[in-house]
Amino acid sequence: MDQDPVVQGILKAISLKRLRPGMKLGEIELASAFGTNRTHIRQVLSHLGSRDLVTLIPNRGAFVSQCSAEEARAIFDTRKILERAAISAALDRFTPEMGKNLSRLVALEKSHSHDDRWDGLDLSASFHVEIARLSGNPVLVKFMEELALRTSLVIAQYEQPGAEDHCPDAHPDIAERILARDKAGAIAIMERHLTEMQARLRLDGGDESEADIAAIFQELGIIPRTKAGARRGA
Amino acid sequence: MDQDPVVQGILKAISLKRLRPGMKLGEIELASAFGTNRTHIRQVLSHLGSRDLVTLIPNRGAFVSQCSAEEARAIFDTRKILERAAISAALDRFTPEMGKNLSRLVALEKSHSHDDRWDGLDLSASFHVEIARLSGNPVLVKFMEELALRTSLVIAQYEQPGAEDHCPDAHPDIAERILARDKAGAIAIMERHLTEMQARLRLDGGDESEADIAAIFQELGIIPRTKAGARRGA
DNA sequence: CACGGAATTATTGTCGACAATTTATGATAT
DNA sequence: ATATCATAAATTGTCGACAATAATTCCGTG
Repeated sequence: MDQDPVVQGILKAISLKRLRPGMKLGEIELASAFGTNRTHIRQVLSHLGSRDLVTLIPNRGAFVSQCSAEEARAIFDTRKILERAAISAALDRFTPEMGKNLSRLVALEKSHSHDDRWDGLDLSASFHVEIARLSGNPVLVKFMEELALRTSLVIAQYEQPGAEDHCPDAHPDIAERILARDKAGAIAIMERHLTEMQARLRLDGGDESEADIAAIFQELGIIPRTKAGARRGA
Repeated sequence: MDQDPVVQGILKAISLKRLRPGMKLGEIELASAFGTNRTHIRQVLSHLGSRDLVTLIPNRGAFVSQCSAEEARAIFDTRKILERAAISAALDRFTPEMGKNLSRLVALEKSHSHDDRWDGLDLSASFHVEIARLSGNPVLVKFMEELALRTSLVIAQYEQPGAEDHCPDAHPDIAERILARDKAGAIAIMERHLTEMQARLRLDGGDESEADIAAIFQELGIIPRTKAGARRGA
């Protein structure tokens, strides 16, 4: 199911922030877009829903997940927990050839850093998932994949207008520390990297304007929507 | 979807080890058992499949997940990572009334320890999930719930014939250390607890008998099944 | 008697149609 | 002009039927 082209397509769109939080994912629309039937789309949405990447509201449909600032912080906290552990485990069983993919990803990132649009996967997320993979723990890999995708959504939802999305090259430093088998150093840089990513967001303002309060209840289907279409997007 | 009665039923059956790894979950059988239609069952199985609680094999159906010894170790390793972090976070924001549920669960466990059969949820798993909940991190809670369920499957699959399933009351000790705000102590006991749980299993023997090797490929649908029904169960 | 292959049976996968609910539109009254 | 209510359109939810695939059974052959 994870290799399903529709799932891959939606995941990529989330990675690349083309699908923004709150967007409606109509079944008919998706079915015609991917040239398949509604049953298939329904399975895909259910699958993505169980990963909290889309939110399924009964009788209302599927929406790209929006999460509260509290939950966004939880995602970052959990990433720190998992990535610390991943680096630690990876360096306990490290062999030089294991770092090959890591170096390759760093090089790829550098070569693509000048392009504005990518045709492939989100390389930044791949880097973090690759570290989880080096730990040799498949459960960690799966959780990391989920969190990386949810992080893309959080960034899309909470990024500040002016802030750059990409941090100034923390990945090469992390990779270097890992290749040097410097566990404490790698963990420290990684943690700072995640903290900086989080700092670029505006998760702090508890002041959700009144209109947004109304929107929240609208999203939950408690209050009927007055007139405007989906809050953002299609 | 998580509150769906069919999902709850299957989850409870997994918790209580009535559904054993490898069992076939026929759609028609489930539909008639729960008095619903096949479409609904299909959604449920897809949902459980994306949590790795059941394994979906195309054109073959759904089976209660069996995992390799390596993956079982990964589940325990990841639990240690998450529970360490959960205890740490919980004690950083601890208030006395937060421990109420914890104490209640310990008391419940003690009162039910004499009964052989439970009518409710798996209390042992609830204890661990409750600690995750104390951390205030909903992502941690969700991951913990998934791992607790998968641990039930691992235990059912790998438990030694003679070994008792229930460890000698580590939970009260852990709860006590948490209520005493002894972070290091709580973590140490928890880690030992998980290590002991793992030690009661036979994850070590790399000697999967020839018959089991064949069974593995059969489960994967590579080799057609000769005659016998599902390896275990219905 | 064992082995291999074809027909039968059972189960899963797919599709389309209909029902239920929600959303949008338009009319009417204040 | 705004608000409220009824009607119409669109979308989701549900169900049953048919096609495709896998498993079993049965039969023939060596």
